[in-house]
Amino acid sequence: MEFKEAKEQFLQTWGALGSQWGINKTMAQIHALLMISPDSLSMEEIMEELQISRGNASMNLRGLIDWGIVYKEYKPGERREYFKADQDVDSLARKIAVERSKREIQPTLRVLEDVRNFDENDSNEARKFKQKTQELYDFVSRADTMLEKITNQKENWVTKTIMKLMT
Amino acid sequence: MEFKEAKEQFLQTWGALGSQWGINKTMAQIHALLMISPDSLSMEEIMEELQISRGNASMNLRGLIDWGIVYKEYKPGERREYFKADQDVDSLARKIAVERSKREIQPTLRVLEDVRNFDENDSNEARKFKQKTQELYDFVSRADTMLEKITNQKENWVTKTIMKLMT
DNA sequence: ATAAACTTTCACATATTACTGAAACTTTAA
DNA sequence: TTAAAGTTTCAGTAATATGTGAAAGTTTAT
Repeated sequence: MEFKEAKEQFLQTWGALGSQWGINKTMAQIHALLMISPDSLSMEEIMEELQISRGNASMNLRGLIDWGIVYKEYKPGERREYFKADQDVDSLARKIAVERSKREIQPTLRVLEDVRNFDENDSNEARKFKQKTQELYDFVSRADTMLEKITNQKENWVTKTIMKLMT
Repeated sequence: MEFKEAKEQFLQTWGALGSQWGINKTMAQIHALLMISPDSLSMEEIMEELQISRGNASMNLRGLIDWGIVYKEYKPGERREYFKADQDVDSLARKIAVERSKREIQPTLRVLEDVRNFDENDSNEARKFKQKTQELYDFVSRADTMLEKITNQKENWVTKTIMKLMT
C-alpha cells in the first residue's frame, strides 16, 4: 500500500467511525487529518486535502474547538490562522468523555428524574414505569460516576484503570 | 405531569439519546417501550403505540433481537409472537458493550493495523502518520481490554468497578 | 394441500442531516 | 479609514438515513 492510500483509508475509516458515534463525518476527518499532520494546517489546506467547502470547514473546526480538542495557532508574521490537534491521545479521550457526560448524560439524568414525578396513578403500568426509570437513573448515574473516576486520573487513564482492575 | 405524558417524554428522550449514539431512533424507542411494559407486546401493539409501520417495526425488532436485548415470546394457545426486553439493566449494558466492541472496536483495530504497513517512505509526514496510528492502536486496544474486564464481572459491573476504583 | 394469520422484504417516498457557495462580517496592516 | 486577507453565516441543495406499505414469504391448523 502506498502512503497516500494508507492515509486516505485512515481518514475514511475515522470519519465512518465518527458517524457511528454521533460525530459528523467531516468533523472526525478534520480531526484525524490534524492529528497525523506534522505541522498545523490552514483552513485552505484542510479544504484542499478533504475536498470540502469553506463553510463546512469553518463550522466543523469551530465544533472541534468547542470540544477543546483542536486549537488555533498564530504563526508570527502570518495573518492566516493555523489549526492543530491535541497531540496526546489520552488527553483527547479524556476531554471527549467529559464533554459527552456534560452534553448527554447530565441532560438524560434530568429527564429521568422529571419523568418519575407524574401524578400518582396506581396502575400496573405506572408502577412498572416508575421502577424501570428508577433503575435506569441509578444505572446511568453510577456509570457517570465511574467515568468521572476514570477520567480524573490525570494521564494514562486507561492503563491506570486496567492496572487497578487487575487485582 | 400525567402518566401518559411522562411515558411519552421518556420514549422521546430515549429515542433522541439513541440517535446520538448511532442507534436509530425507532429502535431505541421500541426498546424503551418494551422495557417499561409490564407485559410483552405484539408487533401490532408496538406499531400502535409508536405510530410506526409494520415494516419499520419488523426491521427494528429484528435489529434488537440481533443485539440480544429483546426476545420473542410465544404465548400458549396464541399464534402471534410477543416481544419482551431484557429486564436487567446491568445485563443490558453489558450486552451492548460486548456487541459494540465486536462490531466497531475490532474492525477499527484491524484497519489501524493495516494502515501502518505502507511502503516505506521516509518523509516527515509518513513518520508522523506511523507514530499516531500506532498510538491510536495502543489506546484503542487498551480501552477494549478495559471494557472487557469491566463487563466480565457477571453482574452489577458498574457498581463493582466503582468499588475497585475507590481504593 | 390449503388457506388463514401472521411476518418479512424491498422499491419507493419522506425526513433528517450535512454541505455548498456567495454574501456578510471581521481583522490587520498600511 | 481603507482595502486586502481572511472567517463566518445561512438559505438553498445534496446526500444519507429512515420509514412506508403492498407484495412475497412463512407457519400452523385442519
